[in-house]
Amino acid sequence: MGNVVKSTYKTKQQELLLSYLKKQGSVHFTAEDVRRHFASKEISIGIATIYRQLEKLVAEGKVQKYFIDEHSAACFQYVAESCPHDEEHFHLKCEKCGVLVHLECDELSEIKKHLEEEHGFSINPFRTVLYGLCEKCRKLA
Amino acid sequence: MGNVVKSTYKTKQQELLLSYLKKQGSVHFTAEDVRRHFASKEISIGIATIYRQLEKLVAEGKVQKYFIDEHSAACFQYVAESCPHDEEHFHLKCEKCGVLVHLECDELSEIKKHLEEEHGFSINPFRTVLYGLCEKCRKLA
DNA sequence: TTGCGTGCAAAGGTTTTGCATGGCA
DNA sequence: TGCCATGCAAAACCTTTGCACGCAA
Repeated sequence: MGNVVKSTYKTKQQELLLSYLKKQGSVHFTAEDVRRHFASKEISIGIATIYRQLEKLVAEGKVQKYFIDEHSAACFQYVAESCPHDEEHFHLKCEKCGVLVHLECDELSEIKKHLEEEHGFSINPFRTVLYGLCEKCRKLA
Repeated sequence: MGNVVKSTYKTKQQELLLSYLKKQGSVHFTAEDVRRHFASKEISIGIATIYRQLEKLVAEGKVQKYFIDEHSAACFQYVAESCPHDEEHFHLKCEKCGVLVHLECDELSEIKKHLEEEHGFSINPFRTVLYGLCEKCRKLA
């Protein structure tokens, strides 16, 4: 448990990546988003490196990984060292237009609590996605 | 809204597939499992057909689809008969033991209403699966 | 000098799609 | 006959892996 001696060398890519992640705050991003960000600044970081670094950070608990579905890339989010679960939220995905809504709402936290206390079920918000229709698509229908 | 006229023709493949699904009961399976099952009986059904049929059944709410992780195929489970169709309910899937819970609960209906009224999002309970830990697995942990 | 981290390209696996053919009504 | 469903193969997609090279310590 207490032996997290993995990253022995510091590299420029690690540093660049980490500072980018921190700047994102609670915003999600995919591995490809990261690559594009640096590419637009004429900095090239291989996608394999990005995946490898993100995987490491996920293992260390510094980054959260969200599983959306088979058709979209995994999303990542940097979590502050101080309170990792501060930014807990749920995902809503529109079945029609595919938009991913990122919802922080006290009522949903209530539901989470309700399911735990009354039904004994503890929801994992990192994997759970609520499917339905977003506001725009509902109006169009 | 009321025009769900999709599957106009009945085919042998549809019939074979559906009878297989029903026999699985609460066991879940992948598209590839289905293909192999028929292949072992010298019946060949194209994998594309299996995906297309499953997708249709998911849309109709007769089959639930689970997303385990990025590296494994999606799992499906026939639920039409075990689902209380008269009552709106949600599905909870235990990430550890895999049990599927059908949950009818007034508070969840409240949530549905809340999301509709406050956030403009209308959840589709057929499609949505809440992932987490069931009561038994929580106690073991 | 040692050996980890990187980058490239290729591989891996699942799911979708284009198009011609077959089969239901 | 008209049109949907099927099957095949190819494509699309995200992610991982093998290997040679560069760079940190």
